Amino acid sequence: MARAGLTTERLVRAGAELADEVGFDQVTVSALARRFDVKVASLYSHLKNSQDLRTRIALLALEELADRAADALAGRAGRDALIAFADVYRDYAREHPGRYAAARLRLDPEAAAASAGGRHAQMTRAILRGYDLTEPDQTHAVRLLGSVFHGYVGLELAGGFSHSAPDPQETWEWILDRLDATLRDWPPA
Amino acid sequence: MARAGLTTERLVRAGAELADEVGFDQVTVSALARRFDVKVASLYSHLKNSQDLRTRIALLALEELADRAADALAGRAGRDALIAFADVYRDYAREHPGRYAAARLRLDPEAAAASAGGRHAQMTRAILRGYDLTEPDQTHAVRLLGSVFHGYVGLELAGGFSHSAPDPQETWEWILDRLDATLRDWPPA
DNA sequence: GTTATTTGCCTAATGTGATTAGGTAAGTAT
DNA sequence: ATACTTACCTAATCACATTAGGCAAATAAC
Repeated sequence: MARAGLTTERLVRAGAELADEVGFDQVTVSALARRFDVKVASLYSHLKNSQDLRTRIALLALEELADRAADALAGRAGRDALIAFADVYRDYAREHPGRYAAARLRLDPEAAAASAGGRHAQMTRAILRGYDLTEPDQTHAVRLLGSVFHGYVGLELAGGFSHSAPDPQETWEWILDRLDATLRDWPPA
Repeated sequence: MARAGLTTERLVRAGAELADEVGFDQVTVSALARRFDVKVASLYSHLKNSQDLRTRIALLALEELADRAADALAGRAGRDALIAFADVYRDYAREHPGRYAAARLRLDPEAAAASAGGRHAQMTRAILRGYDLTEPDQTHAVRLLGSVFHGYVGLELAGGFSHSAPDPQETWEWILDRLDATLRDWPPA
């Protein structure tokens, strides 16, 4: 019988697509095998186990997200950079909900170290260079940005803002405007 | 053989404890049966299915959270109310991580309608009465509070702030201070 | 207080997903 | 053409979810 041409790369990529289609928690070794029309056991030559698959999808998502963010930040500073960066997260989550959920997976220390997590942190600090914050305020601000972005995106994705006015897009802009003002207006009046 | 005295109530309560001990996604009908030393099938007289169990735990958590929040808000207004309310969420999540995760479960419309979700929304609006916001700003602010609380708590719970200075408690206070200032300073200078 | 009825928990069976051991044939090297 | 490697397979085991149908314990009827 003809070979399917499985590789870890292709499996992870297909897993990411599957996640976007049916949800990250529905990503299963069996479903992936079905998609490639091979038997489940065949995947274990390319993946250590189910957890390995999920981790790899998370790493892929974090890379993609970091790449997009780096693109968005190029040539921007201050408020523009803040908004562009924030939009990258929100847009990515809406285009790729499964991958985004994967990116929120709690990684074990080794995986976390090998992930694009560091790039995300670096970029967040780069944005804050456009504001006059010194330590420890800068770290507080990094955490604030992370909280607002992940919090808002999580709620919007979970449907928390559906069926209610005003439009979530308006709220998003309002929040980013207030965030920018908070960081710019330093030290507080 | 003696009966175990199972009821839906007791099962859900034990399920919530189990969630806090091993994580909400490890809450399984089988694990629950083990805890009561009965056979798995026995639980199906009291629970529709696994999803039903999870939903009931989520509803319990939302109720507990709303009760705590209502207590905290009694006799407080403005900045005090904001901080007390925020602390309820954060403390609950740290004391009961499994229940908190359950509370973040996406509920189907019927369950959502029967949940304490409405009370949470009402209380958030009540806090904002201490600030001079009119629509649509008030709704934007409701969403901002939700985003920051859930975002921060989620990151802290996921270990995002471990191993790094400054102390998360400091950041939390810093964020709430900035949040209060943003809402108080209206319309923005 | 015995009989009848409800009902709580059980056994048994089926289906799905995860995982491992060991086989066979397709591709590659000699 | 032969030997070797390796990609995918069969088969088996284990855990969780779920349903059908049985028996005994609690409760109600008389």
